[in-house]
Amino acid sequence: MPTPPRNPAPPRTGTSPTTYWFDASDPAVQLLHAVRRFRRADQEMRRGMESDMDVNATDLEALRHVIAHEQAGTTVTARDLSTQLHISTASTAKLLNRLSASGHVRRTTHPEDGRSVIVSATGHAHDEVRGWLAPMHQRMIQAAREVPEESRQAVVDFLDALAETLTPEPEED
Amino acid sequence: MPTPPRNPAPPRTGTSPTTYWFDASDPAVQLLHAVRRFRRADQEMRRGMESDMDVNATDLEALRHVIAHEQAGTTVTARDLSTQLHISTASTAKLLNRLSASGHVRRTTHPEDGRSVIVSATGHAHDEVRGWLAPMHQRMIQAAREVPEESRQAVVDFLDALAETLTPEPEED
DNA sequence: GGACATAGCTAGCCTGGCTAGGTATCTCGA
DNA sequence: TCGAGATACCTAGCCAGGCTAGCTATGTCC
Repeated sequence: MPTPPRNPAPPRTGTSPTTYWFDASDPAVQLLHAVRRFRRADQEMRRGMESDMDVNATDLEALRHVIAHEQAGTTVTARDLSTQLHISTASTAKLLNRLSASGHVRRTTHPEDGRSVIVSATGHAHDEVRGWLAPMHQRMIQAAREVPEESRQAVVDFLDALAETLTPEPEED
Repeated sequence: MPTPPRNPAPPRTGTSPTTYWFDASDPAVQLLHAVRRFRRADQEMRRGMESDMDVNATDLEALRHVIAHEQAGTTVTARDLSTQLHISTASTAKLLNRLSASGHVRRTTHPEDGRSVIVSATGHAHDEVRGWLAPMHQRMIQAAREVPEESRQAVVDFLDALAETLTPEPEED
């Protein structure tokens, strides 16, 4: 169970009628606004992808995992999926039923462990996902290339710092 | 209905057995990896917040909207919420039933439009959300401050470029 | 070879979306 | 001013996608 972050109750004291977490006069806030815009766009994109491919968010995520593994040359079992998606193995079975009914994945028994099922994406799934992701990645990489060389490290550091910031590190008290 | 991004079918031609969207030799890819780490952390954080506050993702999002509006000194109606959350007004009614049953929000009729309902957060909701977000924002701002001044603009530009990249701009053909 | 662990499955429940359809309020033109 | 329509919200009842419980089959270990 994740801990809420430190400082459980920050000083409400002089809370202005504006906001308690934004202060437009602070230049750092500009950065966070940009972060917010990015997150929102990200969410919208996922929504669009779901409705376009006509699968729900979890199924899509599963598909991405499967494909990513295939790209990396590794295999994924049903169990792997349930772990990565944070859903039960039962839900995973249902999910695989849906995805194989819709012709996105195939199940084959693991050659070395008869209990396991290896999940692989069909060509159709590859095409569909690639149709969305590949061009997007092209454009994202393009955006990344346009970051001036001397600022690249700063960007990476910032993003990693943010990620760190969001991660409720395992029970520290 | 959102359009999929351009290049519906990118050249599968020489697809290596590795990946089609990552090429570790490209320094720009480092940036995207950082982005990915951030997105994942963000997702995890939301999950933690949901389970800690014991409300589902949508309800939490609704709560954030309500509070944000209150902070900004504006009001939110049920309709506003359904629009912002992309759910039907019926689902919004149910959502408000849940959130008011759990003591997070209150409904009051709009003073100038008898049909409308103004949604406001209870002190409890404020405290709970602030308990999560405020310290997190503190730390995020801290992270933002640590971005060297000369790189700030680059970071903002990059994030906005990414956001742009993800946004399937309205029907261009 | 038998006890136990693990992978996956189905059955059946519950939550949180949805559509359909109702009431109350507001707006606008005759 | 009053009736037609639009709008905000609601409840009722459906459905999808989670969940737990409990099963079978396979693997592991003494």
